Amino acid sequence: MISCLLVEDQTLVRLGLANLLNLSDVICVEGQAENGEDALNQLEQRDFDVVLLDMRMPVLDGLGVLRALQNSTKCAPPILIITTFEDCEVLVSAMALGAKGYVLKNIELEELIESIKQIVAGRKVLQPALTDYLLQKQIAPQIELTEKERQVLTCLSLGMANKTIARNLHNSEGTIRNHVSHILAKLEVQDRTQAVLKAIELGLV
Amino acid sequence: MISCLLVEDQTLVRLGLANLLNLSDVICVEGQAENGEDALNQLEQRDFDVVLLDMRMPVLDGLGVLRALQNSTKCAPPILIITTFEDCEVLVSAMALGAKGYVLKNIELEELIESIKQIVAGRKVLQPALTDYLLQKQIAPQIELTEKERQVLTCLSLGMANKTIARNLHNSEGTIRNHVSHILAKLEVQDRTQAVLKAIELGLV
DNA sequence: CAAAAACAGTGACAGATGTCATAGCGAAAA
DNA sequence: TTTTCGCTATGACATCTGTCACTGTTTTTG
Repeated sequence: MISCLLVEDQTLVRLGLANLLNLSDVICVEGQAENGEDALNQLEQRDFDVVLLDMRMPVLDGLGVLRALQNSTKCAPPILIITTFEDCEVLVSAMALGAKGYVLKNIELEELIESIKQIVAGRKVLQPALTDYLLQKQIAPQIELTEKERQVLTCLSLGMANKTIARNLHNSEGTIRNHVSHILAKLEVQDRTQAVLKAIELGLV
Repeated sequence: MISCLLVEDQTLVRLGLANLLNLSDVICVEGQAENGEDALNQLEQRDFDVVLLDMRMPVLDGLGVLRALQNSTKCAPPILIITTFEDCEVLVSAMALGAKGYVLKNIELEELIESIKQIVAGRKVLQPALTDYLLQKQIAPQIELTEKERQVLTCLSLGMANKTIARNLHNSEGTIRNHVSHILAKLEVQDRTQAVLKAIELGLV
């Protein structure tokens, strides 16, 4: 039996998932935590074979737990991140902080159990859907904006007109127009509205 | 026993929650659906005492289900929305579309079961946390857009130019300009970029 | 040092955007 | 029935927006 610590803030999801896993004949949820601090405490008190860790949590989130464990002297069990797609921007950070696997909550139960086994066996796990996501991010050329352009883009995403931006950044309107023009080119869009949307999408603002 | 249809796209959460509810001695999850269409099919085939409905789903989301049921001739069972805080902008829409209750996924199991009983008994249920949220929103004046304006706003938030919108909606550019003008007035902003930002903020798109 | 890049600026231009007045049509509400 | 509202449309207008070419200064970098 694989002993497992389940860290998840939503009570319903946690209890439900714990039950499901316990129904299997290989995994036993022997600890539950509803936030990061709670999880760290339990990890100090006893050993687990694996930790199932949610990302978005109050008090101390998933990344916080990973950071704490990296700085700890104790040898922590392997960690499988299990979270929603919305939180997958932190995928890279999480893996860099030593997580051994990353799966989405819409995974099938069998797949999850298989993933846990893989993790315990020392392998790494990434859902296919996520490798695609990673590739996309890699391909999407990282936009190289200059400091000034970033400032102007921020103003754009606050809905400012060129005149207003000029006043704010102490430049002539013409200069701002030039900066905007460069931003549009770099983001490969046709106008400021599209620029703002793309900036939001790429998390540039 | 209360017979219940559980509609939730994330397999883990759905199976887990179904198990939990079945462990209680009052609720029996007799149907599961992983999206809105699936749910509507099951509702046609047999009756349930109550529907637990997630909001964010592929294919057909929670609001879509509510809309479909309103336009249906059949008398649908009472519906309890159960979703995450991030999706609670649709609270008002959901209740307006006939949902009988709205709770967040971080609710305690006992509370959830109590809520379901209340719903089945014909009462309405709103988590305390949500009434606060409602009050906040009430203060923010609700924006009344016409159908056409909503369409145009959607186009705006996709970054389209007036000319493009005109082509898309089969109107003259002048007409679109008029609509845009009205939208700006109603949203109390000065240009399309601000309109898009406000629309996103208010969850209008 | 020399090239490259970021920054600031100007002037001119085309086209996009938003406002306003006005008007016709059809459906819904009073 | 009259009125109101939503939708469509046009023309005129002022302003905003984005592009381009060209000129500088300063800082970074090879």
